[in-house]
Amino acid sequence: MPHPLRREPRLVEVAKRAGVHVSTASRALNPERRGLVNDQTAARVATAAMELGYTIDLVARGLKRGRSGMLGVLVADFGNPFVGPLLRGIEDAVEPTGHVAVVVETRDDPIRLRQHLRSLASRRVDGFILAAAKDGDTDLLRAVVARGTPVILVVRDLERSGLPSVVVDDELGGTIVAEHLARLGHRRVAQLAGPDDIAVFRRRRLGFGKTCAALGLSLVEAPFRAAEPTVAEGRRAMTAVLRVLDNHPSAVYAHNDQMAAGALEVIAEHGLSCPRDISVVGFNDAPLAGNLAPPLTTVRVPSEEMGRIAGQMALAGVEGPQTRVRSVLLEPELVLRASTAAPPATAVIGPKEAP
Amino acid sequence: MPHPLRREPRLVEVAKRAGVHVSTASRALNPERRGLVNDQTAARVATAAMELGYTIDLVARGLKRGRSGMLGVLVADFGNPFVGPLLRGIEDAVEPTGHVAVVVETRDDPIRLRQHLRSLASRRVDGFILAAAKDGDTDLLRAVVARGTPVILVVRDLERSGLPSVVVDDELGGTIVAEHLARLGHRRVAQLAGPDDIAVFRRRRLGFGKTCAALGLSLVEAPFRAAEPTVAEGRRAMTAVLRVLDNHPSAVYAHNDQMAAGALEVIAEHGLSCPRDISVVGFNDAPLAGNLAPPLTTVRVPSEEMGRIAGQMALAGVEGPQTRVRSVLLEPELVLRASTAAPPATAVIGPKEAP
DNA sequence: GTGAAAGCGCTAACAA
DNA sequence: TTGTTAGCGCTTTCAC
Repeated sequence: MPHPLRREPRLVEVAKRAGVHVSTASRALNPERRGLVNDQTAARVATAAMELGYTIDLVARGLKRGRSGMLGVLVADFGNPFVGPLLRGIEDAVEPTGHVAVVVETRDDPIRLRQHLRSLASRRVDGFILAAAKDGDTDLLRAVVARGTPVILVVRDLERSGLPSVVVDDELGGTIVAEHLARLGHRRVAQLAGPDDIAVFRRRRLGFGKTCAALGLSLVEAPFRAAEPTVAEGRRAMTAVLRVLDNHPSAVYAHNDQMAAGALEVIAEHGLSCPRDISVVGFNDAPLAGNLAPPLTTVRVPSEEMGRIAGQMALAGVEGPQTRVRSVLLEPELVLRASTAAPPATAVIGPKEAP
Repeated sequence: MPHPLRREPRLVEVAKRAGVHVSTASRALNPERRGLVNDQTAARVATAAMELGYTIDLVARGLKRGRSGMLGVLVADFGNPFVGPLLRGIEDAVEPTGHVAVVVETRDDPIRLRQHLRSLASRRVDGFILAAAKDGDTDLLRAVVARGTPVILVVRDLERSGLPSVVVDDELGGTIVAEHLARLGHRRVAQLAGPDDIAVFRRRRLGFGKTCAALGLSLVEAPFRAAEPTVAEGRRAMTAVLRVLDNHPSAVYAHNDQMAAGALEVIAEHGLSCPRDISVVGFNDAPLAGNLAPPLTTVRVPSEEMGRIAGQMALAGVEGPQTRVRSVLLEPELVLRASTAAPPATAVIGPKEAP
């Protein structure tokens, strides 16, 4: 007797009170099958349910139907401000069907990912939305899919995995940042790179690198890559950039807003001013990015929309496992704010527009 | 046949392969009851489970045991940056027992709260952690508790509800803000108040108001209270403060960091400078509060710790419904950063320290 | 130490 | 239109 207080009414009791069989009560209370039952009867059942304060036991229904009505959502870092909008988007999409999200945090740890996948699979979630994929995860996830549970990747995809994803064109994101800096007249730039075993960061890096090369910007490589895309690691990387390089770059491109925030701190602490001495660009346009000191120029990633799409895809995967769910690629967009400007002591000598 | 692909092995199959009865297999696989079974047998079962890739069906177990192993977590706004740390704290606390959090967003809408409570109750969550309580909610929540499901309030409590809570001493928070501003020499101050049907904001307001009175600060009331504690509402309130009052206050106390961020935006847009022309104080010390323009002086609320405590309390409520879980009151702490300074054109004439 | 049997609360053929 | 009957996959007395 685990719950001495609990005395939830059961369907049988509702049925009894309405003077019908349980199965009839079941039908009457299920919108889909309500048509199969006499209106009078249905009304009586509804009343009885009302009076008793009946709430259906979704656990029991889940066991019977083989569907739990739950989606497993895995994020890398609860502290990342884009997580909020993402969750909202997911909830928006799945709420109408009565699904709920079970949310867990991997902390970018493969062990935790594995454990959480197992735990959620044991709970028989109907599908997974993974916002925390890293390179080595493909096989593990394929195994999950093979067992019949759809997996949707969001924010971070997995190259050549064939797993459906909702991501932004990160390489293009890197490109537009480089173009923006070039246009402002910067010639020496650096990037604070995220972990390289995450495709998204690789692409942000490559897009930037290629475009710098194409536009003749000299790209000063930081001595290492961030272990995690956090404020602390942004600080560490920026410190290295300023320390090692006597002749520091005039602009820095951080692979997300948190790292950018860390960079801004370090710049200020070194008595430098952004954007006067160094320009900074972020990625994500997370909440409050526009309120940083100074307001951050960044690449907008439509997190809420991505969550919504991922939610819909997951539901589609649940409804029709046969249907191939197709990946979605969204366009990033540069949000111009105050953290970027022309480099110091330099006329703007970027590529001239046609006259 | 809802899941054509799915072919999860069942416990019976494990049992068969190990040459034992299901009940034995059940015992062998359950850490608690493993002692009741022969070591040899247990090993055989474990091996069989391994080979088959067996994962227990927690839905079935939940139905049988009357415990789902899930906690319902309700937050007001996924966009609020303190939500991340809170969720992390909760997960930290409940993960060791194998519990997971089902997270939903109320958007401070009583209807949504009610629906979510029902939906989660139907899923038979073992307890609720509510970080979104508003004044009218007491009866609804008492009803939930009466049905046998523990409810823990976190961040926002409910006065005279008797419901266990984990909150910070918000009134004291308001007090220390007022003291800080007085010490800097401010004489005319204003506050950007959160919704008054949330006890937490009421206390932040009262503590501030009382202390202003005691210290002789004149408190300029804003013409209205924010409908929600968001950046947008912070903007609206700050705009009103600047517009209506020709002789604007030299310091503003916002009831959370998001409203403070909105206020900072408006101040800058009006060509004023913080803290030179106006000081601003926030509340929460959410992630990135220290990276705003300028870095925000704010009242620290230990969100992650609160989440952890709330998680523990919820588990305690689940284990022993008879045990009275006691509320926890934490101390807030002022975090001094760059958004507060002495008022303009005024010598610092605050209360002198003893020589 | 292990097996047999009942049942958690619901749904879904199948009958009537 | 409604009732009967079997379970979904697991746990748990109760015997042996």
